[in-house]
Amino acid sequence: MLAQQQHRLIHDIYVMLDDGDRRVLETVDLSPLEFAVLQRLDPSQGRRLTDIGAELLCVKSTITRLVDRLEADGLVRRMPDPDDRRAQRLVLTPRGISVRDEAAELHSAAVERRLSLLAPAEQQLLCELLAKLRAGLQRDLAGA
Amino acid sequence: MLAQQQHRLIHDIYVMLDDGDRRVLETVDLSPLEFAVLQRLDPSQGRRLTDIGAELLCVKSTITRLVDRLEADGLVRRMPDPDDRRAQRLVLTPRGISVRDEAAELHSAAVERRLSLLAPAEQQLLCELLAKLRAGLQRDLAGA
DNA sequence: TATAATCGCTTGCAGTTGCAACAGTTGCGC
DNA sequence: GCGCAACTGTTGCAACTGCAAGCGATTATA
Repeated sequence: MLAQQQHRLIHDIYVMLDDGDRRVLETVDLSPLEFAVLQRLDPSQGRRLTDIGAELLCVKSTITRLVDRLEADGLVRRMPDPDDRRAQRLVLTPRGISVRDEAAELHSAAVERRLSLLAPAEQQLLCELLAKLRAGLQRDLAGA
Repeated sequence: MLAQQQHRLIHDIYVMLDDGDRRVLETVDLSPLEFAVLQRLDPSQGRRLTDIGAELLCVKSTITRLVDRLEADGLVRRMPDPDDRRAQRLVLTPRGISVRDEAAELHSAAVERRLSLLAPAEQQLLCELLAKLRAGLQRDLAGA
């Protein structure tokens, strides 16, 4: 019963947050998923497409085409993986870094505004509980 | 800073929950959004399509076509609204009720299993904090 | 009362995503 | 070394979604 309530709350909250994110990010021509990918990239050594897909729980073909778009916009570049000729390493271009930073700043400000409804102590507590929950879900997912 | 952390946690948790929901619900041929619609329907008096869309933050055309599918499957029926000839009231068919109940049971069990990672007292606390957050976001959304 | 603005829903179109099938690469057991 | 399973990324296809335009019904305004 309590679990159902938690699920519903998280669902409702996510829907509203995602809707807000979408509005903010479209000012820099990014979808929430594209932003999530950019945020997970490391400008120095890059990441493999499959790893990104696994982290965001979407199939490889989705990443392939999302990266196609980002690459066409000049935000990322596919580099051959030195250790595995099957793989590609995805790195941020200078332009990618600046767009990501700009998006992150806008996004941060919007998130800050919407999520500062709770008192700092409550926020701290909420973070701890959510972190515990996330860790449990990740273990559960790894086990299945 | 804390707000960013909250956002990330909610995002990650939602992605995992949604992925799990998708797997469970596809055994009864429903998408998470279709299930959300069914759960928000009242078998007695029905609801208008626009209201459902507003609650789920998706555009009306999405609801139109989602309802087309549900109606083709015999789960819901469009009824003329007695008070407004523009509107349609959506009601569950008997088959719709049984499918919704079956889905709800499967979904409940899966949610229960995944969300029982925290101690009951922690769950209670989490629910209170999330409820407060949701209420704040809803106010924020209504104001904008 | 007549006209305009709004509302509820649907349709055409374009963009995004998942699934299944595929080519090339790697690693393992033999 | 050889063959086979597993893995990385791509493509065709179908399904789902949002946006803009449109139609009939309703409400507001003059």
